[in-house]
Amino acid sequence: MTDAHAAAPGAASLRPVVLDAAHVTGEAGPRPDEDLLQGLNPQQREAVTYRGQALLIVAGAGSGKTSVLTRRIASLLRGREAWPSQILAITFTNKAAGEMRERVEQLVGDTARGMWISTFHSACVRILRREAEQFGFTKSFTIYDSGDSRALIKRLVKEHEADAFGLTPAATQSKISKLKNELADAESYARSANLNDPAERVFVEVFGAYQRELQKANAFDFDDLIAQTVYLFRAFPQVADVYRRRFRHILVDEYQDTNHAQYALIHELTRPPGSDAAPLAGSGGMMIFEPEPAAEEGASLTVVGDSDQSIYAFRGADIRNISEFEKDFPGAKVVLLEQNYRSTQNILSAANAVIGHNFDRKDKKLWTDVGDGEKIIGFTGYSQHDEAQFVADEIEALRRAGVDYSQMAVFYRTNSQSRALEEIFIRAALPYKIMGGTKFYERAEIKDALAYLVAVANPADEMALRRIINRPRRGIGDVTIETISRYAADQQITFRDALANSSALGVGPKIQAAIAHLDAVLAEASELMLPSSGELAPPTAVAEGLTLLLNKSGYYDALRASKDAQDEARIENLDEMVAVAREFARNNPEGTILDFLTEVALVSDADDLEDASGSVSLMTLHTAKGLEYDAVFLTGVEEDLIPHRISAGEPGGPQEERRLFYVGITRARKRLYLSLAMTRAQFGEVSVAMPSRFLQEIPVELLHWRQSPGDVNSRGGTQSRALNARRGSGSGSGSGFGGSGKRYGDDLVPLARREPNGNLERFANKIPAKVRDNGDLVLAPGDRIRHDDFGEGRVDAVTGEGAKRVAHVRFDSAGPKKLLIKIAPIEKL
DNA sequence: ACCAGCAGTGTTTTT
DNA sequence: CACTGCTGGT
Repeated sequence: MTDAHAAAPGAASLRPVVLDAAHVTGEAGPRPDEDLLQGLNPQQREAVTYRGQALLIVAGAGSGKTSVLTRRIASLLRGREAWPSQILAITFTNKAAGEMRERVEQLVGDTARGMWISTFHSACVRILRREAEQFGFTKSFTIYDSGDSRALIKRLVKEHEADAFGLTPAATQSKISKLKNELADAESYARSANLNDPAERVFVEVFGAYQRELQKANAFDFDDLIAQTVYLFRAFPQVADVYRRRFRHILVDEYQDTNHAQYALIHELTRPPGSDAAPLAGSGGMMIFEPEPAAEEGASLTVVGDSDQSIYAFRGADIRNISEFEKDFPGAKVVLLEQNYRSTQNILSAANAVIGHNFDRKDKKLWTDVGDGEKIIGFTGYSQHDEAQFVADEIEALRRAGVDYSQMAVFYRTNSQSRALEEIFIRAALPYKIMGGTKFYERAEIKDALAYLVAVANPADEMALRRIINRPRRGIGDVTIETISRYAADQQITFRDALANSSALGVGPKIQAAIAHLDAVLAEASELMLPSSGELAPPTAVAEGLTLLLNKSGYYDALRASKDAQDEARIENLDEMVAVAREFARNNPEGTILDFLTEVALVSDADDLEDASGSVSLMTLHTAKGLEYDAVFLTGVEEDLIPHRISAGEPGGPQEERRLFYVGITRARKRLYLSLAMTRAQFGEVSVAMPSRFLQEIPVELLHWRQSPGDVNSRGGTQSRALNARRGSGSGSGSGFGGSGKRYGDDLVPLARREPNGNLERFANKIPAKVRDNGDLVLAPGDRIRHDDFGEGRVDAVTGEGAKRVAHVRFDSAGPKKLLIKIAPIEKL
């Protein structure tokens, strides 16, 4: 993500490009595009070869859009229609960007170097770093993630006593975010707001204060990265022109999930250069070497998207961006990709049926010629753990049938659902990897470490300093912080500079020494990472600087001295952090501390640095977008979960939830499992769950219930309410499940037979909270054991080492299982 | 300044 | 349940 290779934008197009073999052969042989079109259907070919100002590729799920996009880029490069530096491709995640770059490189070789392929946010950071000085920031600005901005907003809400008007920090934050996505700022909002309402007045105040604080801290929040870039372009047309001249081909993936600010950014970039009102004649002093005459066109724009997969309305995505593309860009060409190369027809038919329930959409039907494939499997567990056990068993069965773990994924609506799955997977010794969730970078010790780095990289960032000033404990409390803050205000210096004057603060000698020491450590680290001599810091500077900060600040010592067992894990996490910095240095030899912090701030859930090879992937439905697996388990298919309770009341909510469900279904190549539980522990309480309305939208003949909601009901006793309650459109007598439960499941024997007298009490969320430890229990093949849930069984084999020893057990009634010996609830008989 | 313990509270998805 | 914020004691 560093900028090391890119030349200054104005000069970029003058840069020579090294020709590689592909260029040369392409020149002499048949049309350079020939091999790029290999294996493409006519629509895909059109999407690759069309040339014009605007192209919309409506790409259904699995229709090969990534392939089309990469080949389109490759064909532009090979045909010499564009230099790499003239291409800007926007993807949804950094990972997608990396993959796209790789695939283009496979097609054209190193020529791909100078292209910008990145997310909106990364691209904007690059632009802002170059241009920050134009409008009151410096290039060393830092990026506030949602946690940072929440902390800041919290402080401001308190200061302005805004909670008295019903403005919680969370509500304020989301309102500000929404406004920024609409390109509104405090002033413009104030103009349209009803200022007679005191709540509105105080909100405007907080909004304004928040923005001033960000500016003071030389920081942007996530939304600012986009919005401020748009402001920059509008306020400084000459700056915008630099980028308009540079980027001649702009491609945007996942266009259905762009918000207004991103839309505006694309609009600004695709306008013809020099088209803004009166350029500053002469004195403007722009150093554009302008070889070309004025009759320049705007960049050509290609967008790819599928309105059925729009799932980010909650963060401002505006479906109209794609549905009205043809109006926005008159003369735009539209290409439809409907043939699916991913899934079986059964899966696609289910997907089509579900999404067909959304009104107000252009009808579009995915189809394939690979055949029907397996039926979709349904399963209803008694509890979420029972459901998880089914998933685990089924994964093992697939594994035995030759499906690699890495080709299986488990999806859920909310992050909290991963818990139950994890608990069961650990016991079953199933290798899994959670994508996203509670992220590494959100752990307190990691945020502290980053705050130390920010304090060095961007001394204006007072938040970072406040965070670390008493970590580890130095005896600096609120009172002292206030003293420093007041001193800084009086002297008109920054908080950071105030630290350097510790003797003038008028605090006790102990505290003064502590402040002086912190100041010295920060200064030393700064000299290492940002040498005042102006020379480049060595690549290892970030890792070394971080180590230095953690050591000399006493952070490591404090953790080591602690008796808390968790602090040991924290040390390991910090070591991991240092390793990440080393890895970064290896990949970006010229990367600075700011590049590092930028990368860390912009990593997303789906990016996940390590690959998930050899393990099953667990993730939310949102994270699953754009991915595909041979086998997909969609869990928690219940009312109030999907569609989520909160969304039910929101306008457009249920429709978006349906799209989310649709996205989940269409990730599956060969096998799809839909599962739910009859009871779910919400928070503390166990409550009865009802099957999702979406299940009824799947034609009966596509879905085979291994255990239908009706089966579970008939055994669980007293729960009839759960099934008979039908809501609104539930005329569905012909749909997936009814009272009898007999209609399903008779023809096929369930894989894992559970204990005969199972009932709700028996299975309801019965995972004990305490972590069990069997210590050095030794098992050998032939041993008989008893398991709390599965009853008695015989050990077939033992694999693994130490704490990871796994027993392969054949239970008398529950069938074969793998168990992690150390923690399984078992005893030897 | 710091800590332990208690009460209250929210409870979706994320660059 | 899990996390935050507050209180009262040291």
